[in-house]
Amino acid sequence: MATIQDVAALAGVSTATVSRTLSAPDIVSETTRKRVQEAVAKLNYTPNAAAKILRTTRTRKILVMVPDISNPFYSVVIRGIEESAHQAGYSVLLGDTQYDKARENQYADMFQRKEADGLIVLASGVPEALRYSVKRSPDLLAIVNGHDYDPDLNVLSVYIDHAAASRDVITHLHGLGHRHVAILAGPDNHTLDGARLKGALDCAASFPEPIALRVTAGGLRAESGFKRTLEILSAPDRPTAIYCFNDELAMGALSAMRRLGLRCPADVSLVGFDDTRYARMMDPPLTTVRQPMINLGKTTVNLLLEVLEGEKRDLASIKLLHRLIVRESTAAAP
Amino acid sequence: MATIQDVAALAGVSTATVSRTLSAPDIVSETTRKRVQEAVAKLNYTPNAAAKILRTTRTRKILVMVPDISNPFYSVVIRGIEESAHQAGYSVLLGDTQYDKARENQYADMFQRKEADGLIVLASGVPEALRYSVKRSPDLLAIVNGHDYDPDLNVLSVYIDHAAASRDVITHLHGLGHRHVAILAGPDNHTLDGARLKGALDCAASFPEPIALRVTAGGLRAESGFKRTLEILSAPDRPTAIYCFNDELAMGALSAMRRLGLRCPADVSLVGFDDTRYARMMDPPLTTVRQPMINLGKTTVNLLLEVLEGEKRDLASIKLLHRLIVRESTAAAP
DNA sequence: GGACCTTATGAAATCCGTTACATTTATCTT
DNA sequence: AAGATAAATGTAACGGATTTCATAAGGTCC
Repeated sequence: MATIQDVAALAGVSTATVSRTLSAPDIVSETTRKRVQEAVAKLNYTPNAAAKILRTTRTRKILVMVPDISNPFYSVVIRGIEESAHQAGYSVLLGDTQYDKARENQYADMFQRKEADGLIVLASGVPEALRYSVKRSPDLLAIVNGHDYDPDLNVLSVYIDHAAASRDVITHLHGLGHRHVAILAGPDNHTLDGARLKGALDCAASFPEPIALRVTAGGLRAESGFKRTLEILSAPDRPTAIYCFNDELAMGALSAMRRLGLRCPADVSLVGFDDTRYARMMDPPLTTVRQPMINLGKTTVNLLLEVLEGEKRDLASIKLLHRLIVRESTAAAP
Repeated sequence: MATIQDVAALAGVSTATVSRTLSAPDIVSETTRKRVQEAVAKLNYTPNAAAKILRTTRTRKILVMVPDISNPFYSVVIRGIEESAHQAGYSVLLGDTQYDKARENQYADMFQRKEADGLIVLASGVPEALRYSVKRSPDLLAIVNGHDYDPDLNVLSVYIDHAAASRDVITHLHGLGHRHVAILAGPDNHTLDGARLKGALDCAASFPEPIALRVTAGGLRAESGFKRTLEILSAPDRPTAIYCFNDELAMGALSAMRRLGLRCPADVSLVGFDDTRYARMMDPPLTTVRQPMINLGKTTVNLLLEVLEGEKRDLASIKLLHRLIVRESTAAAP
């Protein structure tokens, strides 16, 4: 592989000139610039990344920590992240933690080892290993928590108002006459579930005729939705509606209803979360809360880049808008 | 951030000794080792990644090029990749190309710039920018083509036999009496579609009573499956079965059937590909070809690591097994 | 034609580790 | 106890870029 020395030798200039030709072409005279560019082309030269990073201490990389890349919500957010990052000349280092604290901390170490300029944490909160540094000097670290909003820690976030989204769902169901609703939440430790649950509970209790909620925690895969729904709907005094914390759970729930011979929405209404592209393909098409997934990713990157490159003042967390998309899986309570 | 110099000074040894303590502790005497380790701990020292890479020319990173991370097939494969890579002490650089040649080439450049030790290309073939180097010195480059198998280029692959999978599907449909089948393929340029199509065409023609195939190319999202199916099933002389090149297309197709008031499988049978975790949740549960997605990812990484770290001899492409999973979306032709 | 600016280029220090080679110290032979 | 060998540590070159500072060439002005 050719080095900058080779290029300099071939073009008959110093390495400094080669470097300048590449990074600031306008301060090099046209004749030399051409000569250098020819040499670059002839040798098929590309600057060695490690050397550049070592000298400049900028990696132009963003580390993205995600609990499960195969979750369609995260994979779409990451597409947004990748797109914006790439546009800005950054590349994405992917860290799939599988909801594992140890792995989270390993990736946190990577960040502290300066393998990336910035860190984006999707859900699951800021890893233990970083909390201390973050608390001590919040604006030194470029962490953007792309999903849940942690008021305790002074970390910039891009988020939607999960509590409000839940209120929208519950209000919608209440309006349809539902008074008994089951909630399929995520794993216990899921930070963002807190806000969603609180929103649902508050709202459910706020009506003159309140809604009775039954909450279960568990995995976020279809399989878990299937099992939990089977249980919930087989029990006596079954709810008339189920509110799932993601669309995949709703797919599982729907499948369980079919198994039990219950019709959706005639017998049981169903609400999802995320509005992944499968929601509208379901039978019946799923009522769900739309999250601006791509935009969540893009905005997060942009905010992070402002931290990294721009003026550090006046930066604030950004709330994006969700929207309840009413399709055909919700109807009047039987 | 502390450097190796700081540690050396604090421990009263040379930088060489510090380096050795960290990378080969057993060749350092116990007393000095302890002293160094204490200094490391006290200064919270972690070696600078860039300097290490520059010196050793090993990044311990794998670049993964994927056409669309939000595709559930790829996102699961990538989960397998990430898992194995992480286990081996490598991290994953993600390149989402969005089926765009220019972006493919940009990532190829990244690889040539030595930003990663190895490259995994999922589908869509080896990027133009690399074909030349690959042809000239096939074992110098560590590329593993994790999905399609390109016999022209001498690149190691991990793959399933797409032609055979297609034959399984067509044989299955033929056995059920279908003589007129539509195929929803991917975008025209998709390399792996070639094998699948060839397998289907060969097999369809091989029977005494052959199957008539109608092939359409297009996007791989549910939306595209919906539209194409609407068109195909509205035309006169409609097929009795549809074979989709992924499960998401099948979801779209199913949705279109409902729209047209056609029942699956009574009126039209449906087959998918991949066996993503949504397949069994569909109504009816989808007959589909299972690909070992996680394993595809893991095996690819392991093969790549053998190229990078092991003996370069005797390495060969690896064929993994697919399997036709018959569920309820296929039945006897009407 | 000399003083003074620009503009273009080069020399060399620097970033922070690793490692070949040299040197010191400890251990073993006979 | 001297010499040989092994073990532990140090010295310094090196990897490949960027960037500060110095210098040279060309232009302007009076």
